[in-house]
Amino acid sequence: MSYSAKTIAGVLKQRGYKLTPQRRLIIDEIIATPEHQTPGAIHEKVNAAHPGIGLVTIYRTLEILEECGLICETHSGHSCRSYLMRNTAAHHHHLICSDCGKVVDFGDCSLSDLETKLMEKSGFKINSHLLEFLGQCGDCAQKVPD
Amino acid sequence: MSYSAKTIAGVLKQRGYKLTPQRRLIIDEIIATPEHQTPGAIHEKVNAAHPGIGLVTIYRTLEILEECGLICETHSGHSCRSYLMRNTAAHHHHLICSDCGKVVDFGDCSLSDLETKLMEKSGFKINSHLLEFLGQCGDCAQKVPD
DNA sequence: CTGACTGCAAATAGTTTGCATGACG
DNA sequence: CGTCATGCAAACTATTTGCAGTCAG
Repeated sequence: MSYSAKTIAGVLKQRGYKLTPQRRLIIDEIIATPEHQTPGAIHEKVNAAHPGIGLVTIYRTLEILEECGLICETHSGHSCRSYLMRNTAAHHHHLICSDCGKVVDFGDCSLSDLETKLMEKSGFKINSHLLEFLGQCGDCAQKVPD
Repeated sequence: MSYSAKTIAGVLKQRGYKLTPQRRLIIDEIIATPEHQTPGAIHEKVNAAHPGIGLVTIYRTLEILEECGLICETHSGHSCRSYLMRNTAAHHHHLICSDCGKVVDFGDCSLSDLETKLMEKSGFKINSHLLEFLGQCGDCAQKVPD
């Protein structure tokens, strides 16, 4: 499992952020959903259960959670900016299902060699990288397309 | 160098697209600039030299060029969606300078092993991947920060 | 209590679409 | 000449900001 609601609450407190009911709901939603979601999607789902929560609050909460390193962004396709719960604080990358949106983290990216090679070749000083695999997860691959 | 204006003109003709002066200007601008640029940036620069060209035209032309595989997108940072001239038609990835925006392509991504391993572990059927390195290019790395 | 948080509305930014005019081939 | 392209304006979507009331600590 990823972070528990308690852990997250703790992190927020530590940083001087208040734990409001809205934030709790948003966090619960993110925890409950293994797929990455856009701010809009989170807003819809949270509001379905508890109407009256503003989209703005979602944006602001996501910003805070990201700042705390509790969630991270994905960049697949044109509609960038979707968020998901972070399973590990360590450096990692994503495997994203193009059908259902499921996301699997993996840390085992053997790019150091490549990075070194590239630095030598290009003269770049590489700081970080973004690596995402796109495909179908096991479940979706089994489903026969219509 | 990347594609010449002539090559591009040829590709467009082949596909039944007309070669208008506006498109020529946009193509020239993209060829002249090794960095990736947002549609807005291209619009500004093209208009500085030849006022009267609509942003809309930029968007439409970029769409066509991307469809023809002549340019491709990058996804660095929050402001996604910037385009740059494609140096090679082959599968490749980017090395992006976070200071000046220079982009270097590289095709040599030794990810097949990793991909295979991941497929086995996760059950995913991987179709494609997105890999971008961020760092400073040689020039920017040498500049002493203020 | 007090400062941080919330929700609303309005502002902004980025992108797309409809339409009449104009130009490439 | 007919079709596709252009530019304008307007429509849209996504995101941010200002503000007054509310609430967690």
